[in-house]
Amino acid sequence: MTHDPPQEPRRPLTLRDVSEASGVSEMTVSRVLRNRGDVSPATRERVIRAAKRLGYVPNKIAGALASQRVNLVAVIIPSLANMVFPEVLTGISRALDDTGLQPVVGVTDYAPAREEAVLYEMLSWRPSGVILAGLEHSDASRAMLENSGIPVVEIMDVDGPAIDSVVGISHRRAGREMARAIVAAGYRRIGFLGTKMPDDHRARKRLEGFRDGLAEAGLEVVDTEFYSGGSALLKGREMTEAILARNADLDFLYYSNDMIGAGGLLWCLDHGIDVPESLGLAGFNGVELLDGLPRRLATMDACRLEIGLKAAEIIAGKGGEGVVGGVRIELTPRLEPGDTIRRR
Amino acid sequence: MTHDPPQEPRRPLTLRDVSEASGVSEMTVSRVLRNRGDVSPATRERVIRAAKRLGYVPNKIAGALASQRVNLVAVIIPSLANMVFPEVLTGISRALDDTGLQPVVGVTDYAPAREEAVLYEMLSWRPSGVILAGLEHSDASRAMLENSGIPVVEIMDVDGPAIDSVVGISHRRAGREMARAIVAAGYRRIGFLGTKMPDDHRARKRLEGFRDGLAEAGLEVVDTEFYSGGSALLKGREMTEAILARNADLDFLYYSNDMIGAGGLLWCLDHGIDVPESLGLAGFNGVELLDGLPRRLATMDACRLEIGLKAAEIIAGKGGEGVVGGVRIELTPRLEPGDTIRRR
DNA sequence: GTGAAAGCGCTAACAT
DNA sequence: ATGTTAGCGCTTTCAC
Repeated sequence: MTHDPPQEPRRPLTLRDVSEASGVSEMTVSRVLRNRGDVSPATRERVIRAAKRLGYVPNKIAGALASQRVNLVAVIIPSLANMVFPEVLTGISRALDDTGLQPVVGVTDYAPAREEAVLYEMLSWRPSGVILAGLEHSDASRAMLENSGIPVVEIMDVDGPAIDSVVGISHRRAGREMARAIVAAGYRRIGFLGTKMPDDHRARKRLEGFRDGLAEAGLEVVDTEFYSGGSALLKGREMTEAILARNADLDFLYYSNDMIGAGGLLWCLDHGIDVPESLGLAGFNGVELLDGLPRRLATMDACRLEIGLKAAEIIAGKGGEGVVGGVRIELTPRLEPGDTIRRR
Repeated sequence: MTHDPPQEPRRPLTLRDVSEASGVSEMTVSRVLRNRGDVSPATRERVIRAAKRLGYVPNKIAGALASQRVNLVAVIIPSLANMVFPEVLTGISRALDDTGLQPVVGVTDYAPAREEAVLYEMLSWRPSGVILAGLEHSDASRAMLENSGIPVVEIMDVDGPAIDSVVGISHRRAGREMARAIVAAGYRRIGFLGTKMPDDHRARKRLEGFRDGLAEAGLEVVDTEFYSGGSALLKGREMTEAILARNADLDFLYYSNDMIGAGGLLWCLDHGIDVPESLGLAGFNGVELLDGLPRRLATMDACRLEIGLKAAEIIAGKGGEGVVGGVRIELTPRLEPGDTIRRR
């Protein structure tokens, strides 16, 4: 299209280039490009034209160093492989959309050591805020966060002490309420199926709460089955088959996530098991996927989108005020009984 | 625990603080913290101790400005909501793991304007490389990338001209080969079900290739059905019902992704349709989820993990050399016939 | 409304 | 093996 003289500029453009091209001081160019301060419309026009023509992209590194302001929000999550964290991210992005803040994502794979490394890396960019999953962190991570002077929002879980702000649900309570609902529906011989992840503290807390809830009725978890890796749907099938092979008289299976629950449901339907009469099922998370299954799996919504929204709003709200004081937001998950718990 | 004197340091620590605390010059502290140059073990020890005690976290903004080096790789993708991009990210992370480079993710929601904004934002941080999905970009985006002097890898798709390097598959070819396989299996009245996204160029190219493949046998797509938003599994059911209501004599349904294909499969099984004898089905992507379905949906693996790996390796390989010259890698998707295409 | 000077916190390059 | 100097590209502050 355009036939500019063959440039060989592998040197990125600077404010100075735009300044020279427009015949205006660097300072004024800077003002125009940031919409800061008064600049005459004429000058503004010339500057913008020059910048656009050259294809100037400002250097935020220099800008951040000079202004001591960084429009980045660090988001640290355990995984992208399941549906839960992407949805939290969606909430965060949405809330940040018109604030001038940008989320930057780091993934820890549920490894505390990775969390520490990712956190260190991110803090070294001096973000405007940190959003990270869970309340359990290494001492070093905690120290870094406390010393950083940056607003911190811990998300997903509220069962424990927070560093600064926190937005989430009580997984203990979620487990307890599911147990009560199951008991109330008349089920008595109950199995639990989950992941083999010592560092998934939220799953652990749900199981603890679940056990407490059963204990209120003098019941216990009859059998458990754990997995790691692989297709969750397939694992759900396999585990269901395995636990029922050991205990044919189980009348309820509580899964630690919807994906394995869905696998279990499909397996039961394949094998002509009468769900929910002879066997009840429930999962956790409220994933969209469940809408397409032959029957609606009972579940509990984890409020993922809203957690992301609220967390980002907290960060966006603290416009540079630093750590003012922790906000604490506990959301309440809804029990969605679906078609896999008996109605009495 | 520890009872340090009540600090009020909302000022982040600098190299200078560590320098004073350890009685060593800033320069030497810097060398220790970066493992650069020769430092005596004794000094090193003192510096590390001081840095750790103070809880010093280096300021990468200043470091990047001074060194003109940024260990960030910009990754720009359309969405996190389906399984495909998270898996690409996994590949990228894995390949970058020991290179000292960090991926930074931006999401465009399939909107060219968003892509432009995200790209501008990311380029302003002067990353070491850019990985972005697709070959279709606005003129402005293209200009920014070309002027940046930064290595660029376009991923997922190879059907078209690339800016610099490219790693992906030919979606046209994927569509064509699926068409040939379907025709070879004896199906003749074929429907297509997909997303209503004008900016999903890869889905469009698959459909074009598919039509070409059918045309080779003198066939055409009999009917189409498109959706947007909502639970893909559920949409797959609904669309399948709708298209079959219009054309009861269809003998094959090609879905533009596995999720709606899985929904279609479940619907067919629910309604006692003889798959694959009276109706064949196929999807696209090769998602793990399919492993847990009652029957294996035919699909084509999109090589997502490998695309991520290769793309990241290209960036990591160009250690500061800048844009040397485009590498082009075309991966070959495997057809996985599963149980939903007739065997002859 | 515009410009000049100083400096953000670090590292490259050059001493020593 | 360690220190000194200059400056990365921008913004803050103050002057005009």
